[in-house]
Amino acid sequence: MDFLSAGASCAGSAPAGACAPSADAAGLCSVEDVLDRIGSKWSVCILVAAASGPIRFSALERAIPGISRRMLTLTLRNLERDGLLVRTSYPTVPPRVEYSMTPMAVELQAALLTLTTWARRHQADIAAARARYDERTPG
Amino acid sequence: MDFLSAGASCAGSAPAGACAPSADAAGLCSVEDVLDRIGSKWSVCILVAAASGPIRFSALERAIPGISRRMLTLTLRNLERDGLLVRTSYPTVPPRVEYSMTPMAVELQAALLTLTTWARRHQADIAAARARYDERTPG
DNA sequence: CTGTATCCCAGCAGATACTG
DNA sequence: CAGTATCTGCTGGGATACAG
Repeated sequence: MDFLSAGASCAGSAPAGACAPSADAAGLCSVEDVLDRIGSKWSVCILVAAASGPIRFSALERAIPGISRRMLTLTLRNLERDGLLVRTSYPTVPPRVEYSMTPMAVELQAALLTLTTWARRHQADIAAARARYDERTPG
Repeated sequence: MDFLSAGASCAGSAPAGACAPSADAAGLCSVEDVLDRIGSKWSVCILVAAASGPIRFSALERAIPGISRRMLTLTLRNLERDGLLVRTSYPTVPPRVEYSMTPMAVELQAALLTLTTWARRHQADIAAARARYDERTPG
């Protein structure tokens, strides 16, 4: 539990304890909150799609098959609210809106890369583990 | 949902690469699956609590304030199914069960460290961004 | 001590339709 | 093009009670 001990809170509102020695000042969002945001269903897809540079709403829609217009908008708003994306609208006609990553989001990409690497390296292991588990546990 | 379904992309039914502009043919959206797992509300807490060595059910319960017995069990089962935790039960009385991390999970800790480091470093920035956004957008 | 089983609800998320 | 609005179903997760 080394890496959460320096002021990260395990659960958002958890009192200080073995897992939540929160040194946060009041009002700061916890690491948990941040991870919740990152772990939401479409955030990573959007962040990845925006990695190469500013990207338009419709381009995002095309780049992320399966996402609904509603969820795209919602997730973009959240990302923007957290200061990870910047929304720039050009008052042309038809309207044109671009989303670009902030420096903070660029840093996040590096962090996500570590996870990606781990995930790809262990994809097979996890699949195998699941298969084994499911076979042992017919229920 | 299936971790290994070949060509699985962001939404699980999307063509490979559609969501992954970066240069990974395997589909970066395996990250989605990983984050879904580790991004679930309690997984990280449990992983962190188990980092120091084998830990008992009751110890986990105490270490993670706010977690319900139900969610602790459920999350442990998922982690075990994915091959991240190993469950060892000693047929003593009263019963004693220990959970320990697999090597794969140990590697994951390193990946999580990168993320949590980022999260901690930008906690204040994110909180500030949110405050700013909420002020600019009252309704 | 280590779980299961059940009920229940808030919020996420999909589908669809409408608008500046 | 880039969204909003609304309805609705689904599931994660809390509370509680029971069990091996």
